[in-house]
Order: sequence, then structure tokens, then C-alpha cells
Amino acid sequence: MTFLDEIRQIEKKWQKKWQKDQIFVGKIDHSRPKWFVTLPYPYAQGPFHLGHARTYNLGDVFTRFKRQRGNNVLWPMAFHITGTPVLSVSWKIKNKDESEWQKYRDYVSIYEDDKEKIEETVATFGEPENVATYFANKIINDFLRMGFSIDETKQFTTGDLEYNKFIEWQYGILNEKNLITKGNYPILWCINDKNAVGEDDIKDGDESKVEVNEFVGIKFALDNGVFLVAATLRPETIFGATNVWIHPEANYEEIKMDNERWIVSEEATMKLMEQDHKIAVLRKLKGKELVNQEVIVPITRLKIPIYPAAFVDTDHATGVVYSVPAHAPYDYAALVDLQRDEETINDYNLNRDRLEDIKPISLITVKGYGVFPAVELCEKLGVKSQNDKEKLEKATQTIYKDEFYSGIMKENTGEFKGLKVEKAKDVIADKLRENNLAAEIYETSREAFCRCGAQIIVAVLQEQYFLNYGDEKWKETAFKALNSMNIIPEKYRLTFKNTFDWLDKRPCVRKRGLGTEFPLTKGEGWIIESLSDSVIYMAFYTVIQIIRENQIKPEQLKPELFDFVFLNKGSIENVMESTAISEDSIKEMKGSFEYWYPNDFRHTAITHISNHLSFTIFHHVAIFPEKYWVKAFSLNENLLNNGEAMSKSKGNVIPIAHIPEKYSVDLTRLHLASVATADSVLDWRESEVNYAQLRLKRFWEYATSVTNVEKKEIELSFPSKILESSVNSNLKKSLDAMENYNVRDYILNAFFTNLRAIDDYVKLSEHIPKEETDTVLRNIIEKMMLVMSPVIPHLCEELHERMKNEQYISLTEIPDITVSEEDKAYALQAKYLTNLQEDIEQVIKLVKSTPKKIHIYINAEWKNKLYDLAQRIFKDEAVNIGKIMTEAKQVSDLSNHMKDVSDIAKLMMKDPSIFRIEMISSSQQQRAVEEYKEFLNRTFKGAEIIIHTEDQKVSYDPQNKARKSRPMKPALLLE
RNA sequence: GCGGGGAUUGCCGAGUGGUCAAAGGCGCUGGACUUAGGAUCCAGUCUUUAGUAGUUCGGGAGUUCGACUCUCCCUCCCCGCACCA
Repeated sequence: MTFLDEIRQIEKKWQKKWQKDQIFVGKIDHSRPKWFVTLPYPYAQGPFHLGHARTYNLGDVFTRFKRQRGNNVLWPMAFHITGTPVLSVSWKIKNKDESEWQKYRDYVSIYEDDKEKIEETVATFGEPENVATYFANKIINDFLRMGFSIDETKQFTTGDLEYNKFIEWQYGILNEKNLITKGNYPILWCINDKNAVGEDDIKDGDESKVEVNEFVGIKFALDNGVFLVAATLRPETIFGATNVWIHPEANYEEIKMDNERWIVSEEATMKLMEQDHKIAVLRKLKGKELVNQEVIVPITRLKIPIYPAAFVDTDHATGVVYSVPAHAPYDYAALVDLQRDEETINDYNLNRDRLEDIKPISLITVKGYGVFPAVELCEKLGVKSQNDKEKLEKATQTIYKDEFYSGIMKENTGEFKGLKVEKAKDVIADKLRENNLAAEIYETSREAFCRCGAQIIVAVLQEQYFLNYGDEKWKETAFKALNSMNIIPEKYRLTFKNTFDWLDKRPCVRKRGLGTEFPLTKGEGWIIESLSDSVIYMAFYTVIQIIRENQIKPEQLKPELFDFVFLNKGSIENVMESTAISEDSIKEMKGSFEYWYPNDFRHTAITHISNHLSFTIFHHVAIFPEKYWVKAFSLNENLLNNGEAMSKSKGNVIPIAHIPEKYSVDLTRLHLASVATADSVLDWRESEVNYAQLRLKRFWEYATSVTNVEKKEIELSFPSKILESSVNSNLKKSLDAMENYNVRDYILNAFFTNLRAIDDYVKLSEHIPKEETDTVLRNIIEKMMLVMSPVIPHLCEELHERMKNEQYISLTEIPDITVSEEDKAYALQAKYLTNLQEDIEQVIKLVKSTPKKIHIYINAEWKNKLYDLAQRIFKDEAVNIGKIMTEAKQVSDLSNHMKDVSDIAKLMMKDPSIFRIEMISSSQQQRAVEEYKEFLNRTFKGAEIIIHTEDQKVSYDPQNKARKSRPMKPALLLE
């Protein structure tokens, strides 16, 4: 049986035991500090993969660690089903969308081999609940299979009736506190379904995002007072308008628009009707009817003509465009075309002189361009006509960007001169609107179609409900909460800050999707938006089980109950009376909430900072008193598979369900947690996983070789002592790293560094009695095991059991570790010896011959004194020879070595790092080398090791090496 | 554009004022084991050299006794920018 097979069996064995004994179920215990941890509940739309595993794995390591450090832990889990994606999946499955079917066949085949069974299962996905239920079950199984120490007895979904009641309560409070406001809001809208659409409702919506663009519809007055409304994204260019373009052959309509008369394209009328206007069509007309008429330009009051142009798209905004040939490439090209187009001029009977007179009007100065940027760019790109779409598109983009960010308004723009375009744009639009010369017109950023085939336009919803995150008081309190929270890693606090600053009104209800009906507009079909219903639910974990066990019905879950349980408002008598829930149940709920809350630690991926996690803070401060605000957020970056993002199209997704067999649970856990810090992108590379596997195997071999060794006190040799000391100090570093939630350093120190120490020990322990090495190894493994059990719990449980322990290691406390002075001294000696060995090796390499004798000269103690002195007086300043000589003269041990002192001082000045070191005395150095002598002798192929000390009389020193010895760096002579 | 993050030795990636020529891994080279090995183990891996010295951490300037680490400027890369979970 291979190593992996062996540990896979062990993993299953312990998962079964944990499950059977329900050891991770959170139970109230007032004798221990509680620690309530949450990770965002998954949205069950498909299988979870290695990327999710990274996040939950880190959560589990933290949780297990806390549990093993004496905390009473609760880590519950639930599922999110609110929103539209699941609906969209079901719709496609029901409508036999082949690519969706295939996608879900692939998903189900992760868990199921039987082809028929797969088809049957996918067929059930026509019902949204079935999708959610199926994947929720799979995900929780995957998690348990990863050994995550979750309490799965407190599960619920956001579609549960009990949960709906809880959310209704939440929104009641938000409403009471005036944090919900109403207003108009533009959204993407299917004209067939008469409904809002999300990304997954739009054809190719995931590949090319559709956005809402806000145009300024500028009203150009005709002689009869009717407005020809031209839409633009660049209202500031109104000063450069030379004429208006319309499509001569297209259909336009004169409409009664609120209290005005407008002319816009037929298509525009239809769109405007959905944008909160009162509209009646007065008459239909062809574009050409308008040609040659004149309109008045707002602000400038110039009269300009209307000309025909084929490039005008009547299905884009109003289908009317005003021409700014100086700054708009399309306009310039169309103007040039028209001026040379005899046929059109004749057809529409255009006034030739008037047309010839039209010259671009420049109104913006922009660095890198002359007076007429559009003219310039058209010439540069070789635009031939207005049909040169590709080049014109490019020119338009370029000029838009350059002028927007670095353009300045010219003299001829009156009060706006000198303004940056970026600013002028808004100021001018505002001014136009104030004077009733412009109106907002919304358009999609690209032509888009619903999956039903109908066109998607922008509609303006009236009386839309918003969460008013812009509310000053609310924001202020949220900041207060943020400031008192622990954000891990700390660097992400800034992202929260920026998010808070930027947060403003946010629509919180939708017309579509699963979820909780909005309580303020019952019966109107408004559903609470999915990110807004998942922000305080951690509180719900503390009561759901009690609700279920006592068979409390959803309708009994009235606001007054939650007020009492969560906010300690009202009286139990009143609650009992209005809800008919027993006193015991209410007390139990309240007790449970008050015991577990607040949420001490919430871990997730960084993508949630700018939405979910920020909202969580906002809603907590709105609903709960300060003592119940979330204590800490912990975050991790995402994951790549061999340098690439995992995606269905690349076929490189590793589902969690494949992990146990493809790798092994503990191997995956170890590698995920140790290969990258939480705040860096983790690149999962097979060759590196392989390394982790070899190390894990090595650990397993060391460990299993000593599980039967008896514990006893024995006299330890020098290498054994060094090993114990270094393992001890590594474990200490490891625990310290976890204080800062640095899991990577935790594992590096506790596992990888210690394994190397053991490797080194084994190499030099050939002549140490097996009884001693076994005992030492067992002691060390036992300690490592405990510290490592949050990371590789299965293997550690097994070893723990083989070492005849009754209790689960998962429930065994990791003790504090202290590093004694003795440990430190051993560590320094070990370092000293390593350096010595390296020095010898280096010299051997250089001389390219095998030495028969190795003379080691250990420095005199006065040199240590000199180093100490230098460290003291040159702590924060440059080495000064005069100063050190003066000081040294005062010290008796040094004053008789002044010649040498001056030589060393020169060295120190050149390289101050030589004395800024931790040292051991020369006698300690000597002892260390003595202890190591035999090992050195063996390592260097039987070379005789001769130790000399500078303090005593050096018997043999032909090259006068002893003088060169320095603290921690003995001089060498190889012969 | 705004906001954030980043640029380290062949590659990936630690390191945030001094034991740093810079952890660890990958790759490569040599050795061991072996019928074989794309397995495993051991060692080496900037240049130079009796353990020394020199040149490095995107480019440029500065602060400091001392900078990969701090400040400023520049170049390039990645991520977020709202109703989407």
C-alpha cells in the first residue's frame, strides 16, 4: 500500500469517528471562553473547487487552533439561495439549453458515474430548489470530507420560512431607523418580460458586460417650439455644435413628452416610455422632413441647420445627433462627405453656401493635439468617409479619453473657460438641466438581448427602495465599528475605509429572484436583494436549532420575539402571549444568542470586502448594540492552478470532491495553508504539491517509527539537546506566528523547519544510542503533532491514538511553549557549529583537496568583550576608531591587547555587521566544538580535528591563524 | 481616470532599517541508490577567493553610520469601481 493510500484510509477513519461522536457540535459551556467563527455561507449553484477549499481550509485551521487553545468553539454553516442565478439555471435547463445541460452534466458527474442517473438528476434542476438542495448537500459533504470541523446541526437556507421572518424583522428595524429611502433608479429591462434582467439573463452577458449609460438629451428648439432632442455623452461640446444630424430615411415621431413636445426616433419613444415619462405620440414623420430646417443651440443661441447623415443610428439614444466636427471624428467625416456629395445636396435641396460655410468650432485645448483634434486624427488614421467605422470608432475613443482627462475648456465657452473637461461636462449638463434645456436619457452600453430574444433597454424604476449607506450617522457608526475591529491581514483595513467612503444609496429590492419578500410592499412582488439579506444572519445560527427542535412555526416568529431575543427589548410575557412560544424556548434562544454572540471571527476571500463584509458592518451597527458587533474579519487572496485562474473553459478546475483521491486531504490541507501567505495569490503547482507530499511522508515515517517507544527520562547527548532546544524554539515561533494569524509561518516553523532539524539530527546521530534517539524523536514528534493537528488533523489523530491517548487530539489542548535561556544558548551553539562546518567545507572546496588535519582556533574571550563594547557604544552610529580605542583602554582585559584591538576596530569600521551579532563565550564555543568533534571527523572523511584556543597557549600555529579568530567565527587551518 | 496592490537572484516566492548574497520550493548540475529511472536521497547553484572581496533586489534621486526594507519622481503589471453572487 502506498503512503497516500494509507493516509487516505486514515482520513476516512477519523472523519467517521468525529462524525459519530459529534465532537464539533457547538454547545454552551460557561466555563470556557467562547469563540464563534463564521465563513460566508455558500451559494449552492454548482460544485465547490480548490479555490473555495483554500478559504474554508484557512477557516478550519484557525478554528481548530482556537479550539485546541482552550476555547469553546462554534462554527456553524448554512446556504444562500437568494437571488437570480439558480433561477436562471433552472430556466435554461427547463428550456433545453444544451450548453447549460452539458455544464450541469459535468457538474453532476463529479459525484455520480451512472450516465442515466446523471441525466435524471440534471432533469430535476428545472426546479430551482432542486439545484440548491442538490449542491448544498454536495458542498457540505465535500467540506466534511476535507475534515473541516463544522457544526452541521445548525443548517438552514435563506429560502427557509423561518429565515424570511428573521429578514423581515431586520428590514422592519432598518425602516424604523429611516435607513431605507425611495427614489428612481435606472436598470436593464427586458421589453418582452417587462422585467429587470441580470447578467445571467442577457445573451453573452457573462462575456461582455452590459452597462447603463446616462446620456444628456439636449433640446434644440425648432421654429415652432418643438424640441429636436439630441443625446450626447459629451454635453460640454455644445459650444462646438455646427449642425444637427438626422437619418433622412428613418422614422421619427413628434411626441408629447411630459409637458413639452419633442421629436425623437420611433425607437427612442418606446424606450423613453419606460423611463418614467408621460408620453403620447402626436405624429409620425420621416427624417428628411426635418432636413434644412434650423434649430437654436442652447446657451449659445446660435441657429444651426439640420442635415441628413447615414451614420445616425435611430436605435441608439434619441436617434438625433448634434455635430461637433472639431472634436467628434464621426461628425467631421460626415460633414466632409456631405460637402462633397452633390447627389445628396441636390436630393435634399441643401443650401450650398450655408453648407460650405460650416467649419469646425474648436472649444477644447488638449495637450498633444492642434486646434481640431478630430480633423487631425481622421487625417492621421486615413479616414475616407463616415463608413470607415472601425477607424472612426478608434478615433472617437482616443479623443474622448484624451479630452476627458486632459482637455481644458477654451475662451469661447464663456463662464466655463479654463475648466477641465472632466469637470465642465457635469457643470454644463447641470446648467442645461436647470434651464430646462436638457434631460437624462438612459441607454445600454451595447446592443443587448434577453435570453428570451427580446431587446434589452434601460428602464427607470420609480419608487425604488434603497439602503441609504450614505446616511452620515450610519456611516460614522460603521467607521467606529471598523476602527475597533481586528482586520487580518491589517493591510485590508484601507480597502474597507475606501469602500465605506464610497458607499452610497444601494437598491435593496428586486422584482426577480428567490428570497424574502420586502415587508414594506407586501404583495407587489418585491424581493429583498440577495446581498442585503445576508449580513446579520450569523445571529440566526444561534437560534435556528432551538426553533426547529421546539417545532416553532414560522408565523410565530414575530418581530417582538426577535426584539426580545436579540435586542433584549420588551418582556418575555408579552412575547409569550403574542407568539404562543413557551417561556423555556424563548429563554433558550435568548441564552444561546447571548452566549455565542458576537461573531468573534469571520473569514472569507478578499472579493467580499467591498460588498458583503462592509454591509455586514453597516447592518450590525444599525441593528445591534455595540457589544454584538463583529470582532474580526480575516481574509485571503484567491488561487491559481499552475499559474492560471481555474475556469470551466480552460478545463483546469479541481473540484473539492476530487481532492481526497487525487491528493489526500491532509496533504492538500498542508499545502494550501503553507505554500502562500493568506494575502498573496496561491499558485497550486503539482511539482510543489509533490514536495509537500514527500515532507509529509517523511514526517509520517519519523512519527510511526517511534509511536511505540516508551516515554522516559534519560541523559541527553549534545546533539539531542540541540535538537530539543531548536524544536522547542521553532514551536514557540510557530505559536507566536499564530498570534498574528499567520498560518504559513505557523506551519513553516512547526513543520518544515523542525523536519529539517530532525533530518540533520539523524545524520549526526549515528553514534548516539538508538534508545536515546528514539526517545528524543518521540518527544519531539509528540510536540509537533499537537501543534500541527489543526493543519493535518487526520494523521495527528492517528498518531495520537497509536501513542495510546484516549482523547481526540482535535480536542486536546496545545500548551504554551516557553524558550529557556538554555534553549537559546543551544540554538546559538547550533548556529555556531553550522557556520563552522560551512566554513570548513568552503575552504575544502577552494583548495580542492581532502585535509588530513583540521585545526580550529577559537578566539580569546577578550574579543567577545570588545564586540560587546562595540555593540554598546555604536548602537545607532557609525564606528569611530578613536572612540573605541579610548573606551577599550579603560577595560583591563582589553588594554593589554591594544594593537589587536586597533586591527579589529579597522575591520569593524569597514563592516560593522561583524560585531552586531549574538555571541556565545569562547568556552561555550570550545565545548560545542568538543561535542561536535566526532561528527566533524566523520563528515570530513576521518580528518583529525585539533582544537586550539587563543586564550591558552597555542601549541601549533604555523600560519599565525589564531590571531584571526573572531567570536562565532573560529580561524581554520587545513593540512 | 479614481482607489488599492505589486515589480527580489533562471522561474515561483519569503524578507519590511543592521547576523542578507538574501528562507523555502521549482528548475538546472554533480553524486548515491538502481537492470532502469521523468522515483527517492545527498550536495551544489551571482562573480571572485583559504573561509575574502566585488556587484545585485524594476529605473532614477534622496534620508541614514547603515536600505531589498523609509521618502520623492519615473516605467511597467495586477485587482476593484455598485445592485452581481
